[in-house]
Amino acid sequence: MTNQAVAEKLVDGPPEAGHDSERNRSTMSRYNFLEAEAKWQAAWSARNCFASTVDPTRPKYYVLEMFPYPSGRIHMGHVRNYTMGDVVARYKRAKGFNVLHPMGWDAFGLPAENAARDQKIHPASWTYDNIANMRAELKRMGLALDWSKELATCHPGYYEHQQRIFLDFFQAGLAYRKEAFVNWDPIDQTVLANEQVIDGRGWRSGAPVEKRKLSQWFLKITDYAEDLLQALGGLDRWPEKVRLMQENWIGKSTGAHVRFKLVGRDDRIEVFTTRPDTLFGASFIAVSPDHAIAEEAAKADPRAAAFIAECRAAGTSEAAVEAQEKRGHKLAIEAEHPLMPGKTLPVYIANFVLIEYGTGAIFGCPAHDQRDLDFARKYDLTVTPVVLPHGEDAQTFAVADVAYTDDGTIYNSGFLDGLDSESAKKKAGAKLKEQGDGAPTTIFRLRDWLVSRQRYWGCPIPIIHCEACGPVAVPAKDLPVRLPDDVTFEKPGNPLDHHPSWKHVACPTCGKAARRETDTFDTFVDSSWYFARFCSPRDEQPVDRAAVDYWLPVDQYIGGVEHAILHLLYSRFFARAMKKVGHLSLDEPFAGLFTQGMVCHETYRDPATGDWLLPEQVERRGTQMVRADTGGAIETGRSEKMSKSKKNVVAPDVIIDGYGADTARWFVLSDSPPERDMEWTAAGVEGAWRFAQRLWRLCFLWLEAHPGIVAATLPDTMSDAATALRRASHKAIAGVSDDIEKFRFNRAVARIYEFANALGEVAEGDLADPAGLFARREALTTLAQLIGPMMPHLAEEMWASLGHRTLLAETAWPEADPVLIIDDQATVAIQVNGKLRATIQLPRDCDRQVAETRALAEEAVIRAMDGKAPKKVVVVPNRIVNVVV
RNA sequence: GCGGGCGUGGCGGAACUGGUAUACGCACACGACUUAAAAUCGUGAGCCGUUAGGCAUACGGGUUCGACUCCCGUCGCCCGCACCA
Repeated sequence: MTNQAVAEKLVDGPPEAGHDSERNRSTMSRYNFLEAEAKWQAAWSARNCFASTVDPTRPKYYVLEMFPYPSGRIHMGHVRNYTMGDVVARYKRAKGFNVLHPMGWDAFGLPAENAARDQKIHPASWTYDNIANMRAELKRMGLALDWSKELATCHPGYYEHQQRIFLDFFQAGLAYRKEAFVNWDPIDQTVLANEQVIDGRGWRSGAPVEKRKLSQWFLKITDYAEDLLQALGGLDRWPEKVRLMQENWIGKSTGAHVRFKLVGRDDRIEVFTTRPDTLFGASFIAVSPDHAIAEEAAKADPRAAAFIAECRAAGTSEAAVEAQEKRGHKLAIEAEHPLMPGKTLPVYIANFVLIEYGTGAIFGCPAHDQRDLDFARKYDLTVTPVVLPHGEDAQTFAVADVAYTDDGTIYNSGFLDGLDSESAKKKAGAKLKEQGDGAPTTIFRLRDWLVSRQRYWGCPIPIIHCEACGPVAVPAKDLPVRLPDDVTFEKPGNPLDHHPSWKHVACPTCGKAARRETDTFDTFVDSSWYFARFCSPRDEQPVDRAAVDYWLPVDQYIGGVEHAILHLLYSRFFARAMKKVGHLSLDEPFAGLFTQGMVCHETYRDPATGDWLLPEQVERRGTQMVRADTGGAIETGRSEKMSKSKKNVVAPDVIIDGYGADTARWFVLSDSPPERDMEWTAAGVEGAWRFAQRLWRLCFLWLEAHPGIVAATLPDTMSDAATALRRASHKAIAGVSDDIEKFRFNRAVARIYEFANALGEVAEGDLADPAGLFARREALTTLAQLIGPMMPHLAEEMWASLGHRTLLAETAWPEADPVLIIDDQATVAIQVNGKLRATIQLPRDCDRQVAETRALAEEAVIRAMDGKAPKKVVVVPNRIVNVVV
């Protein structure tokens, strides 16, 4: 069945829902979500409900979901993400906050160029068409977004300011050009930042990356390494997991640099170590195959060159690395031990030393490092223990195949003897510094951020290269540097570089012929500051200080955990760098972060062909899953993240056409906790749809049976029945509010079900007196308000049916009456020796003695006590009485 | 290997700060309405047992009047990082 056919079939109900004859016979019509949702979306739009302006007299709340890449269609992950954000936005607005909730497009990137190449569509028109389509899909979700602040990073009105910010960074020394080994992605034909290499492969293409030496632009994120690390401690509304991942990525290590003199030479080898306390146990020096010393050796020694080539060929990817044997090539160089006069150490090129960490060279201390030990055993090097574990005897302690890597007492180590590891580290560091052979140091794993990409569809780097003047900033009056439209994508490599004229310009400084930078920015640059641009998206400056000072930080940011390092770390850096050059006043852009789980679905496969099948190609016959077309058996696989490759996808627009936006929103919020993965099922959607219909029916039937509800006012006296209903309403308010505050949307959904169930139990003829009508009115009003953030269209429909002329979207959140959320009776569990024997009703906060007496009088309690006298009675007021015998 | 998370009915999950385990939903069964079905409404249900009761929150211990919750150990699953010196 095509999507269109499904949509037509589902226009007014779920599959195989009601027949027309039945609907005609019914006294009430079914809730028509298609009509209602369009109506209320138009009403919100006409009233401009969700537009936000700076207003320092009101408390602000900035809710942001990670903006989407305009691939063309929204997927269920978007639906889940944006629904959660929308619940928060609508709730906070109702709670009186001035809410900023914008939407935009992360619009640069390689897929547009691939589309250009494959379908002969210009990246710009491909992108803008996709945006138009996705915007329409998002609008149908009924999101409380301020569309007047929409932005797209591919628009010159956005990237112009990015170029300004970059030039500010350049001037402040935060951006620089450097020749370095870079990660080259042979498929995407561009370089990648360290963070974008996963298991030795490009994050997007999946191709094994190659090392190339190129001159590229970097941003000085390492200037902020310490601060980015320290400030994690203050991000108390971030998931612990994300903070840990960033901490590991930044990778701070304290230790020392040690510079070893080389026998008969003037230069030295510098190593980094976290264990200067083990220096006396050194038995060799090892350098990376990419180290300068290794390269030098390769020129003179073909065997060294061969070894290096072998190491590079082995690659650095995947589990193969783990199994890889420690191997080395001995050089004709000896190093002098700085703390042991006369002692020299052999120098090796070793396959396990990484050029990108520390200095690309180490000293080997086999007794106290497993890798060094493996290496030493292979090449028959000395193993001298210098750290004695607590409780071991110096005479008998020996290292065989397992290195001792913990702390202990230092021995065999000259002036360090007798010290504990910590003190020895300090003393060794101080001694090295005194001798000029090294110094205590702290290093970071974090590297500077490589932002050059050899691509067309990105923000041009606003630099002109001049033979005489070097790299020169494009003057402000010439910004933006626009992308040329007339480019071709047939040739591999960078289309901007291939363009016949674009790069040829005069040097702004000396006027001589010069060349434009043809690299564009990594698209993570675009997304590193969009949250700030949203505060004043049309301003002539990158940001309007008054606006960002009012709106930032983002109070609640919501997105996928896959951005835990890349995007979130870059954005934290950008905030600091933008502060340094005067655009912002704060360091941390996101005060609160929530990472939502993925949307999963079962997978289906045809065992005959091995092809994956779409959920709509499959149907259930009894307990068997079969192909809808042929009836052939299929294999049902485990539930996995929805993905095009496994075809376990359900398109949001089909669901919205068939069941409405409210149903889709309700379903993604129900059942699974938001931080966990959720399972998309047809039955679940239908359950949500049925509930929406049930709410509408409940409201309609009550109003039909009791027209007095609409005008009901608070009467002088309350009946018990009315008070009971009022309690249910106020408990629901208190519970749902608390759940939304704590991001427990699935619990809020469950509470609303319970509340609706309670209303459903009210008999038709009951509560027809003034008190009852008032309680009924309050209940329906409460129901509409509580579902408001989740099913906003149905909520408006109910709200209007209760006689309101205002929009629920502009109505304050209800307050729970504290008197009504506490019962005057408590159900108390009675235990004997911790086992439940009875439950009894007691007046709330009754005397302990009363509780005890009542408990001991219970028949089941007496039976369980078996004639024994109570040794002790534990009374927890309003909860439990435990009789210990 | 290092770091983190998780383990509760047939399924998704709830249970606040240690106080009635299994809320709520899905699926299921039965009943009502119907010529019939769908939709809707109602009822039931952790397991064993006729009842009394017993046993159950991955497994084994511990602390406590009382443990899904805290502590120790074991097993399993998931995620991140990884030759990081």
